[in-house]
Amino acid sequence: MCGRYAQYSSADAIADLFGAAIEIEGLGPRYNAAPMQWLPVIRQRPNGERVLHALRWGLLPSWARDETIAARLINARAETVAEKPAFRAAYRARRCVVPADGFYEWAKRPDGKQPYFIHSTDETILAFAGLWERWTSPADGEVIDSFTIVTTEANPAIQPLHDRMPVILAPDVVDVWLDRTSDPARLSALLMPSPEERLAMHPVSRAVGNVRNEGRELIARVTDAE
DNA sequence: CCAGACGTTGTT
DNA sequence: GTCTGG
DNA sequence: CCAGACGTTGTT
DNA sequence: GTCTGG
Repeated sequence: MCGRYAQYSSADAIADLFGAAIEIEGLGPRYNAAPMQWLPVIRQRPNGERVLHALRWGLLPSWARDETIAARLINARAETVAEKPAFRAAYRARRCVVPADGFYEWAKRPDGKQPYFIHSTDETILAFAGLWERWTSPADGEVIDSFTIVTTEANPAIQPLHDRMPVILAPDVVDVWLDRTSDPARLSALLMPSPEERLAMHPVSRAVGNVRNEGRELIARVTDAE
């Protein structure tokens, strides 16, 4: 699954890679990006223009009565995303890319949970497959754009840690994912586990468990169970 | 017809 | 919003 | 994902 | 144990 990630590449680097205009302010490096936070996402307008915006992690379906459901919709299963009421509309028309430099998974140990940082072997920015939605509060009219990260089964390298992982789009399929006219059959073919050779992992400090902690030291290798 | 759900994870 | 259950 | 809260009353 | 907040 994907419940915590890092995003420390600059807005310029992300914009260059995805051909997006920057419409986000105060974007700093994040080593502990958590649900319910405002994080950078790439969306594509119908005219093909791409924009880097801040959206809140945790999908709020348009019909939600209040915001409490968002914390539970931080991931969408690739196997069912086309059918589930909470996700299907966004899957059809509001796909997005979540730029990331890596993500965390927690391995269960007798003495607690050991977090691992999983990142690309070639230091390139990862493109998580995302969905976004616009919600208007029935109570006060507040408008919130939010997103969720699509997950698939873990590849063999990650399987020992966890049986799910985020869908990581290969650079050459980002166009298909962001094009809202793409054929459904073509889309579902993209929702596959990332090749093992694209990712590497190492154990990191348990400090990443607390969302209040932030900083480069959170992705540093530690000896296991440190 | 209206009422109520709509999701993921992991664990048992 | 849209589907399922009653 | 993990961390932290989890309740009511009345009174100040 | 289960839900909410980040």
